[in-house]
Amino acid sequence: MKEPRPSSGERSVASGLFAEVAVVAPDVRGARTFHYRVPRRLESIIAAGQLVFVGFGRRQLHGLVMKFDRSSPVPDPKPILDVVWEPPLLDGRGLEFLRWMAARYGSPLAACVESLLPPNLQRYLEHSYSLIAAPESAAAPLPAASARVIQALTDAPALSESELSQYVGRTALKKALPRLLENGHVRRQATLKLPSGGERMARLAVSIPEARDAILSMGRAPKRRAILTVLAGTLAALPISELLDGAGATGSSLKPLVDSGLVKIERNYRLPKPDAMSYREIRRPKVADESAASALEKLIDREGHATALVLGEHQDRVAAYVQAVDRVAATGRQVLILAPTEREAENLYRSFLGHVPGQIALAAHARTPAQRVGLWRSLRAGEIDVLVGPRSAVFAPLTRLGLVIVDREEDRNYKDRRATRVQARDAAVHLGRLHRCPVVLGTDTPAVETFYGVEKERFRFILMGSAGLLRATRMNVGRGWGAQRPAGVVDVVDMRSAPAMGHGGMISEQLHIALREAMDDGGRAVLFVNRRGSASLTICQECGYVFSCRNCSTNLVQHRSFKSLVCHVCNHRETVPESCPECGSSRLRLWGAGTEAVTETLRRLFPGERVDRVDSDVDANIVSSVADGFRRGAIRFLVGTTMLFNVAESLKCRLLGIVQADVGIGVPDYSAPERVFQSLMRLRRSVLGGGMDGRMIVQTIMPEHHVIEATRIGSYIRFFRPELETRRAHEFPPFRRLVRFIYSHKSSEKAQLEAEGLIERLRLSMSESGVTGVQFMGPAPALLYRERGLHRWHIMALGQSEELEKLISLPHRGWVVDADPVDLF
DNA sequence: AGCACGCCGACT
DNA sequence: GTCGGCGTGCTC
Repeated sequence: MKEPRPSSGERSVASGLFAEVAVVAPDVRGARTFHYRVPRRLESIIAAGQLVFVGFGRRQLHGLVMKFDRSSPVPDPKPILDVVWEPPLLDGRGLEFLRWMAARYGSPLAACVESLLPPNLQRYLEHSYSLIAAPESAAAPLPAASARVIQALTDAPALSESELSQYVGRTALKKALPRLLENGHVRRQATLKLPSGGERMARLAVSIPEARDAILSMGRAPKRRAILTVLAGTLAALPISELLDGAGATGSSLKPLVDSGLVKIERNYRLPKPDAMSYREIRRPKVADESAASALEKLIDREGHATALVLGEHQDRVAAYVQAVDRVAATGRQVLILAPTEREAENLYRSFLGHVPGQIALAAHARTPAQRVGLWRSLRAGEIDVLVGPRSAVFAPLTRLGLVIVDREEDRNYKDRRATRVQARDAAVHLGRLHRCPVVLGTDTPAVETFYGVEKERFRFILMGSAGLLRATRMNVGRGWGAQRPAGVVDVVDMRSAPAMGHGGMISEQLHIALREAMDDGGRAVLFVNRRGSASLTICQECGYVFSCRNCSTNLVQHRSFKSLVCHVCNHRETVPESCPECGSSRLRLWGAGTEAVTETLRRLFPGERVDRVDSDVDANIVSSVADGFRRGAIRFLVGTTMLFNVAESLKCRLLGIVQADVGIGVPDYSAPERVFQSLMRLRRSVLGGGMDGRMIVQTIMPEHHVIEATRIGSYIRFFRPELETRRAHEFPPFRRLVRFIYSHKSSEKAQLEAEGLIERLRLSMSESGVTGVQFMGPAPALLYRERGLHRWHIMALGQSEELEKLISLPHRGWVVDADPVDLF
């Protein structure tokens, strides 16, 4: 039996070395680390950033060494069992980034560690067992299974669990092993078998002069000599097939060189060869704006960190990126480029191919688990100069970062809503700070918090296209960004008074006339509807019964295409009712037009014309063929949700109709207006492009709203000013940070109780630490107060970052902490 | 996660 | 009484 550990007592003065470890235990909330004793035998090899194996409760888990300590905050910490992998998986900056992430987002340290380490690390950890000391024969006789395990381990240095189960049955082994481990007869070790994800490469194992000497003293071995000569001509590793081809040799000549230690073989991940035709034809984008380009150059050339907002149209930004990446990569430093989606990352990657020096990797090219590990290792080894990817690429192990670019920085996809809850754009800015390198935030419609950063002179500002415009628009309401390329005329239709056509009055007369004109001209039109389905509300006209989801606090949406009522949260489906389940009346009224309803209406208004729709109900293959049909002109009218952005390159035409521009403006979420403004601006650019003759018709019931007005005159500033003032009045972000605490439970009483308990503890913690600036909202049922059968309560805290970070670690199991949330549902 | 402990209702 | 489900807290 093990001796019970002292449960209390004064702080241990035990001398020696201790390590602070980030244990990968998914259940440990917040940025908690644990201290372990470094056993003497590991003292010489252990280092920060290494993967180690430790006991944790009854479990044995891996963890990352954060730092070392001469004393321990706990009296008698357990020892580190093993160093699993000697080369540190993270460098000092990586560890610092890890701490920052966990503190800022309150995410479990384990989730953060996992996002920074090679993907699926668990899969490659293998446990093996070895004998420490055979039990003395005098001791009590061992059970048969244990005896056989010991016998097996006496013959072999170490065996895995599956190997041991060949000696002893699986169930007997499961019983015997814990006892043997506890008795100290057997030791468990963790080994990491990371796949290389690559091919066999050969590299010189000696210096070039040594290789030359070897060549001279080699005698009659022309093939071997040729191989060495080729390798001595490069310091890089060469794929073996390529090397042997080049030297005109075979594997049998390589082997003696390896055996004598002149050449070493390694498996390296190699970037997939880009398809030659795909980029040769692409001309290097031309930089349109010399003054913006030189501002960017100045940013890059200066030493140290600075963040710049680069405001310009997509193609101008890309041209500037190419120039910037070229400049940085030429100095041997690495560039990280983030895009909101994989699709956009790939497009950027294609624009860089052939135009910048060095190795360019697209994260999405590493698909299989082995390839992903291979890419990670290759990045860690510093073999890749430019990495392009979606938000997860911000976790890439880059060591000599010289520039970070975040394209379309305003996009909400940068926020991870599931695992780490990190805002990758903000993390990228911090990464630039850690690496003392510049960060470029590129956009044509900045996020409010980013443009506020410019106003507060936290960020530099590089306006592309027109330097004069900057001065004009910073102080006054101007025509705004992109005014040098006004994307057509915008007409606002007040749906409260405008004559309307079509079923349910969803198409105003003005839009109808515009559609007819477009049709008569042989043209096409895109119609944006921010809702799927045919009717978002089904209500009984007799008793007022509303068809709602039984699992969620949502109204069921009619989808004629599925002949169902559908819940857009949990996907629960019911057949379309013929009568009210309450009063039996068959007078059911449908409200709120979605994409299906608009499509049907257009078909009725324009019989014989092809009208199609793209939304998430439409199969991906059909979406792309519909997009193609629209581009070719085979389809006349295209109706869609934000899914339209997935086929943005096919949307160009001269008429864009927004069926209900204000859907979403009204919800009690401070960021809703910004979301609407961004999609309206993006649609306008995608559909009307830079054409002067395009027309956008915005149907709305709140034409005086600043989002609509700013859209009408095409001015970012006209949106930004009132938006910022509204937020200032409530001290919403960007004036303070917002952290949301969410609790879900099947019992509404329990959820409420838990929420009331948490607010008490939050308040208590605040008064204990003397924090006064944090303001709470709630506890209250969340906007979506029921989801998949669970009742949801939430608390919101507004305050300064340091104050909030103290609160973030308080919630218990069951709570979700969302710092800088992207929506408030 | 995985385990222990304690509270409560249901059963011997 | 005592068995066991479930909710809760802990792991250096």
